[in-house]
Amino acid sequence: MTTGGKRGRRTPARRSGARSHPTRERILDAAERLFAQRGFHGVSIRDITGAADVDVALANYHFGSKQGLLEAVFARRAEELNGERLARLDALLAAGRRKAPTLEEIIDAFTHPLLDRSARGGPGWKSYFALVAEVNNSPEFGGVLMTRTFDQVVQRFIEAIRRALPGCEERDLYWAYHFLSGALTLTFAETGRIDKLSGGVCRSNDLDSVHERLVPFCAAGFRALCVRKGRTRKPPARRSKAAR
Amino acid sequence: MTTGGKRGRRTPARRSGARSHPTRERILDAAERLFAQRGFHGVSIRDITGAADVDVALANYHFGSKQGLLEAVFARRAEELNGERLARLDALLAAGRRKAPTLEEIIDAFTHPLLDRSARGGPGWKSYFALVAEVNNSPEFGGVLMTRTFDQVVQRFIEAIRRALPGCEERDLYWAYHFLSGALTLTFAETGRIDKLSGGVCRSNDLDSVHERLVPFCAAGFRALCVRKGRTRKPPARRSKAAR
DNA sequence: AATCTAGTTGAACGTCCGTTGAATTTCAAC
DNA sequence: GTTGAAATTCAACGGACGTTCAACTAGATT
Repeated sequence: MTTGGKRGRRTPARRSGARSHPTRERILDAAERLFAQRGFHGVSIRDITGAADVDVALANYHFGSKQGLLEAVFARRAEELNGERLARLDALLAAGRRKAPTLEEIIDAFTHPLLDRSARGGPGWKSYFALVAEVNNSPEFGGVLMTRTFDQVVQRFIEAIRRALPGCEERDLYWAYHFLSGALTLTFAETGRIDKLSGGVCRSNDLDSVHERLVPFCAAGFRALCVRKGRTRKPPARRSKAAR
Repeated sequence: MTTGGKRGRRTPARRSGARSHPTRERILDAAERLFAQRGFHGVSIRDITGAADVDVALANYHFGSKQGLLEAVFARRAEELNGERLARLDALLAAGRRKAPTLEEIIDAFTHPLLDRSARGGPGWKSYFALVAEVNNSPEFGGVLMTRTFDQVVQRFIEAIRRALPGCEERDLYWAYHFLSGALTLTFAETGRIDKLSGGVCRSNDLDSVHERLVPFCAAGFRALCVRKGRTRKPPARRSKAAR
C-alpha cells in the first residue's frame, strides 16, 4: 500500500527531505482545491495536472495512483493539525494540574486550530477542511480515511472530556462527539446553504461568529447527555475503573 | 430546466399519473442506492441502468440527463418527508394551542420522520438519507439542492422554535439549526466511523439509540445559545412583530 | 383497420478516463 | 567530465463516459 504501483514501481522523493519539492506541492495544491470543489470522482488527473501546469504523468509518478493522491492530500495537513490540537490539549492539562480543564476549554482546543487556519491560514486550508467535510460524510471513504487520520488524536480528547464529565456513560460520550463532528464538518464545508436559509443573517465564511456559538452549543449538548443519566440511573458504578 | 434536453426533447410520463411506472421507479431505486454509495460522479449511467436491468438510453429518456436523474432521486422522497414533518408540527401546534410546544417536541417532529424511515422504512430510505448527507456537505450541490428541497419546511420549524425560545437572536437561531443539520446528516450517513472510534460501544445503525441522544443534545445546544444573551443584551425588543 | 404516441431497443457518436512505457532532461556526487 | 539516479516529457493503451439517433414495439384512440 505504501509503495504504490503494481510492478516494482515505488513512490520516490523520500530523499531530499520532502522539503521545497515544488512539483509535488503544486500537484497537491491543485488536487486539494479541486477535490474539495467537486469530490474525488468529479475531478480527473488531467484536471489536476492541468491546473498545476505539470505533465499528466507526474501525478502517477509521485503518488502512484489517483487514490494515493487523495490520501497524500488528506495526510499533508493532518500532521500539523493534529500537532496543534495535542499541544493545546497538553497545555490545558499542564496548566490546570490541580483542577481539570473545563469542557469548553477542551472543545475549544479541538476546534480552534480548525477555525484559525480556515479563517486566516490561506485558501489551501479552506479547501482542505471542505474536503474533510465531504470525506467525513462519504460512505466510500469516511469510515476508513477519517479513522486513520484523526482518531488517535480524537481518543485523547475524548479521554479528557471523560475526566471533565465524571460518571458519563461511554455511549453518551461517543455519540456526543459524533454530533460535534457533524456540526463541525458541515460548518467548515461552507456550502452557503445557511446564508440563503437565514436570508443573509448568517454568513458561512464568518467563521469566528460560528465558532463562538459552536463551542457552547456542543458543551451544553455534552452535559445534557452525561448529566441526565449519571444521577438517575446508575449511580457511580462504571466498571471497576476506580473512583476518582 | 424542467423540460430537460436541448432540442424539443422533453421529459415524458407526466401522463398516466406517474403511478406504477415500473421502469422509472427501477432506475430511481438503482440510482438512489448507487449515488448514496459512491457519490454522483462515482457512478455512471451504465452502472445505474445495468443495476436496474434496463437499457442505457432509458435514463436519459426519462430524466433528460444524469443531473436530472439526481434531482429526481432527491425530490422523490422529499414530498413524503416534508409532508410528515409538517403534519407532526401542525399536530403539535394544534394540540398545545394554549401552551406552545417544547423545544424537544419540535426537534423530535423534525427528526423522527427520518429516524423512523431509516430504521424501518426499507433500504431505499437508508440510501436516500445517506445521499442527502453527502449532498448536504458538498459544495457542488449542497447549497442549491438542499435549499430547494427542504428549506421551505425548515423555515416553518425555525419559526416554531423561535416561539419556543422567545428573545432568541436570529443569528443564534439559524446557527443552532445549522449545527443540528450537521449532526443529523452525519448520523444518517452511517459511515461506520463511530463504530471503530468507540470500539464497538456505538453502532451506526442503532438509530433509535442515536435519536434518543440527538434530541436532548441539540435542545440543550439551542438553549445554551439563546439564553446566554436573551437576558443580558436585548430584553424583549424583537422588531415590531407584536408581543404574543 | 389505420393512426398515433409513449416506451423501448441496440448501436454508435466523440470525448475523456487512469495508467503506462520509453525516451529525455536535470543535477548533484564523484 | 563522467556517472547514475531522480525527475520530467510525450505519446499512446484499452476502456468507460454521457448522450443521441433512428428504428421498432405495444397499446390506446379514431
